[in-house]
Amino acid sequence: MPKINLKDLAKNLNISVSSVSKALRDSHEIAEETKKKVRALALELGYSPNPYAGFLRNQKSKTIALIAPELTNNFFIQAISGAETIAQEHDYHILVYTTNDDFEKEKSITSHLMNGRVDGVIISLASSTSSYNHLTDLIEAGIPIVFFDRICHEIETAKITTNDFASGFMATEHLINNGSKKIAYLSISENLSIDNKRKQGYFEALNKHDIKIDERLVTKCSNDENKNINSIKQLLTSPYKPDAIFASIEKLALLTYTVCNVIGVKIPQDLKVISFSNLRTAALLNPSLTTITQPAFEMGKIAATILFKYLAKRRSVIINENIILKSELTIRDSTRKY
Amino acid sequence: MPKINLKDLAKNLNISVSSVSKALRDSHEIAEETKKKVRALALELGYSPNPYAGFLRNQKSKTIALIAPELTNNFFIQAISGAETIAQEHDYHILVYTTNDDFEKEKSITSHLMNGRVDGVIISLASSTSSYNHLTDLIEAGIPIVFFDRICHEIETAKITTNDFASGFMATEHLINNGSKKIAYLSISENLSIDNKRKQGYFEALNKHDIKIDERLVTKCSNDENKNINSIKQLLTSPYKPDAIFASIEKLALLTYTVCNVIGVKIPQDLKVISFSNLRTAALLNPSLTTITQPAFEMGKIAATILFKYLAKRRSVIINENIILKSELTIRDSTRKY
DNA sequence: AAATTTTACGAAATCGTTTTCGTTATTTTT
DNA sequence: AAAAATAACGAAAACGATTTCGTAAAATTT
Repeated sequence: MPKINLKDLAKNLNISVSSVSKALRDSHEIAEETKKKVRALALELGYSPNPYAGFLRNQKSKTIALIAPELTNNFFIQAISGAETIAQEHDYHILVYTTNDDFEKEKSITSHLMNGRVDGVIISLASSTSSYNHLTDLIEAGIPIVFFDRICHEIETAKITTNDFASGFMATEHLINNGSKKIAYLSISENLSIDNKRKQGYFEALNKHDIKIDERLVTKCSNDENKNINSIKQLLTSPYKPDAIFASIEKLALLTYTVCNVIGVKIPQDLKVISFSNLRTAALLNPSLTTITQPAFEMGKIAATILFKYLAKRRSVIINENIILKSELTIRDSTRKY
Repeated sequence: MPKINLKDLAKNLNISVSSVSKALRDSHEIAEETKKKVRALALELGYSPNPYAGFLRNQKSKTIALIAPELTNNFFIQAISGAETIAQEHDYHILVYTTNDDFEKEKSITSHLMNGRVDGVIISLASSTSSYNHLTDLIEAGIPIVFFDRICHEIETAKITTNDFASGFMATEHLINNGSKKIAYLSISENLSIDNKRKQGYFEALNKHDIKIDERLVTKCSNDENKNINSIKQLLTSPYKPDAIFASIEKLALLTYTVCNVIGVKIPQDLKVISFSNLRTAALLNPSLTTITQPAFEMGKIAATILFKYLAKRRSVIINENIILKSELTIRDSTRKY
């Protein structure tokens, strides 16, 4: 079957292309009988409008881009799933891109989206992103952006986050309440607002409980797995070694588990571990991991919903809005009191 | 900045639109000096060609669709990542769709792709897919398909799988060698070739070791998590309860872990568990899970590579080809001899 | 019955790009 | 110097769908 277009239908019915088009769009200009014939033939021949031709006319691609640092991470996957759910409801299509946490790649991707390929963008920034011109360019080109999780405060638009400060505070206080005195924080990037907020919550909890902040316990990690392993190993074998670790992201918690297995540190006896995580297997780990879980699916849904709301209004300037959802603390064995 | 098009450039330079187009495509018809001017202005004004207009001319959307049963599964995510890597190299874009293992949704998605939105499709079938007209329709519409993992033998095209029979055999034999006598197989769907092959491998290993096949131990699971939990619970508390479980997919292994926690069955003392899985945390589970791991990333890369090979040739009929990669057995504590 | 409105349709422009086919100058060949 | 070839560009036709603007016939109003 070759692809069928309006012209084919028109020829087949001996009417004009414009009438066929109108008939299919249920225009009042077309007689009911003609409409029926057109619809019947369209169905029979399996006509489906060419999406790109339609775009050229209405300047609407019915497509959005979803840009995430990585896919091998349950948080982002759940968020993407949430956005996809909404997109399907609105008959929108989703182009998925990953930056691998690389600023340059993020710039390259956004520059490819400037030409109208998508109507809007949902993005969670790369941890190495340190300036925002590539994003303001996009907005100035009329393509609205909605941020989730790894947001950019500097840009006026809708931002979906979780209560990171409060969660960081809660996580740290939980460790303190369970007897930890020397709590380390594993940071992923100073560029990221979420990381800073979580860290501030950590500091605040330490302050509240009169625990002096030890900067050596704030461990800067990166996207280099081997380096991170070394950093954690060094931290855990140093003279100032902590009795608890608060990992800002899941990946770092898993590395901590791995390192502990290797160097024989027992969780939670020697070291308590808590982490932001959307891991499905958190309860099945050895020991089960105490987590702060973000409502990722919901975040994706909300981000998409807001974006579509503006796209429907054909307004490309999204007014500033901070939507803050609550994360949930699930206490498991990795922070058990001993 | 409003979007800039060829006409804007032409007006600005006082030359024709066609000359601008040719200049940017480095045609020999255009003087070197003119080309330079055009390129300079295009760069200055940030011109980027409208992808949909281009498509309309060349009938190439530079986009492929990737359809997977679900995203919350490391196997598919890794495969998608692999495909995305190749797509980026070829300057292609990827539309991601999930079927939620629902046949109807799969049909709906493929029907939306019939109109030229994508140049090709990479798909792993839903477990409930029981006929293939929606796929042959796509191929007849000139849109080539490449299968990975959950393939369809009935359709002539390229199929990327792993050695499922051999892996099923190997997994089962591993359990037997470690002392299991009553091995259950958790099946996900009789529609799926991979499931059947894994099961056949399981049967063959039992035969080799003169273990009589007990059909009660072949447990049919579905996509309903609660039903699956009940099935597994029932299996493990029945009079014919197994001393080992071979899960055809990761999700079922995790449910087994959960059920065992609830009803107090100890792994591996009371029950050994082995599973197909691409879980990053397999080594960190309690106990660590013995897995058959598929080279998912590689499978995605190969699927995309083959598809692009045909797209480059503008040949939409992909010749039948079975590419079979090897899965890897990683022995961990969940199958330890006791 | 004449004037007006409505009905039902078609022609053609449009979206932005590519490509074919002219059409001038200029250069090269005889 | 006449003929042929080439260089450098422009006009216009695609691609497929939508929409504006006609327009003929039929229906309605005066």
